[in-house]
Amino acid sequence: MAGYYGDRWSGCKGVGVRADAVRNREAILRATEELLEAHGAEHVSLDRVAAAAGVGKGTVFRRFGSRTGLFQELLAERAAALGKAVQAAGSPLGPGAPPLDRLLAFVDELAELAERNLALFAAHERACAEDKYRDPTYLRWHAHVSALIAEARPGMDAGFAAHALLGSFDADLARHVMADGGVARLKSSVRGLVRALLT
Amino acid sequence: MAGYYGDRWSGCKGVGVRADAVRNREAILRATEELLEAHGAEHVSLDRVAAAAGVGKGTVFRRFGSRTGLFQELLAERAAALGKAVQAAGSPLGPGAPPLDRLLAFVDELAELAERNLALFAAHERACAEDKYRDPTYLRWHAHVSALIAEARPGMDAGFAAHALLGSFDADLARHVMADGGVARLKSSVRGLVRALLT
DNA sequence: ATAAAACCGGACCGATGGTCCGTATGATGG
DNA sequence: CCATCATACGGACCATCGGTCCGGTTTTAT
Repeated sequence: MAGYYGDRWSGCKGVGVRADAVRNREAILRATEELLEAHGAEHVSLDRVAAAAGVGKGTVFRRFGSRTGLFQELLAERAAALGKAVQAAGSPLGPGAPPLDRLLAFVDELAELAERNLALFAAHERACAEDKYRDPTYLRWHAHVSALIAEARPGMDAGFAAHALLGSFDADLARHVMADGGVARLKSSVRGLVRALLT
Repeated sequence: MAGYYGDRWSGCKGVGVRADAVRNREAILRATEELLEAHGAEHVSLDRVAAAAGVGKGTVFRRFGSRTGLFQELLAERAAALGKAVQAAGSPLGPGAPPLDRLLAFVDELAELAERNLALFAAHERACAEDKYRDPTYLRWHAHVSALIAEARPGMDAGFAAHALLGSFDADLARHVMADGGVARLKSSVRGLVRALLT
């Protein structure tokens, strides 16, 4: 996520930025991950996060603004690699490949991201319940998917279809589907959707 | 929603059921509607509902079990008519018509239901955030959509596609779409999806 | 009329997200 | 190395919320 928010926080120090601030920021992020993994999305309160990070609650809010902000940044961090892959030419993901292939590759990656970060996805969803369409990561994904759909099927309401397609990665739906068939099932189901949409 | 839950509450008195209980139940339901309409989903706490209904908080919980239960019943009530229409022959909605037509008609109805009950949809979603796949009304819709998809496209993961399609009526998405184009836009976008899926 | 069952209301509870401010700390210039 | 001051820290504090509980009341049945 480095740089997505344009602030001075990106894991690296800058001029006038205190070392403890950087350290704490990282500690909070890591503690959140661990709690998420260990106890599931519903049991990660900011009090717990602060305690686990060895930090006061105030610090969590100063760094991330709100529960929402925390999970948004965590997701951005986890999604950074995918973001770059999408812009790099050479793979089916990147520019140059035909839209259908790009979209198929993209949803495959998303499925794997969802599998590896189910708890985070769930927490992020709850946290962004209000204006979920303002989350930077979601917006990037939506812009990308939307553009591919528009390219492949000019007639269709691409923006809408993109939202619907991304809805496939709703944490609860993903869990529900993966519970019976794992990522493979999720991937193949979503690919089915994509094919039906773009063919 | 009369009868969906098999309990003695259906708006009508029964043997041994106190008149005040029936009255209060109705008062709570109506108060919830009004608050929803007036202040939006986020500002309807159960304290407010109780106050607006002229009833103690305990009564709300005794009647509906939880916040979730309250909104589930309210939605069930609002969706009852559609449920019956789907089972009655003679319209494009009911049995007899070809699956594509039935599905198109169904999503049209859903779109209108969503328009008329946006706040309720939103509240219901938040309230059912955990196990949203256990809500009776959603389950009925899913079973119906799923069956139609399976009938029209045997190869596809119908259950999954049905979830994805019903995702179109997510309150936030619906509001977002209707903000620019009204129900008409929502309807036509969803119809586009349906056609792409089943054709 | 009376007793029992059903129901009522609202005080009460624990948890949560978020705020505030006196205090500690780390960066910086001399 | 030290003084200074912006910056960050922490945790007490707050309002709100969903949910529980129980003493008191109302309704029904006998």
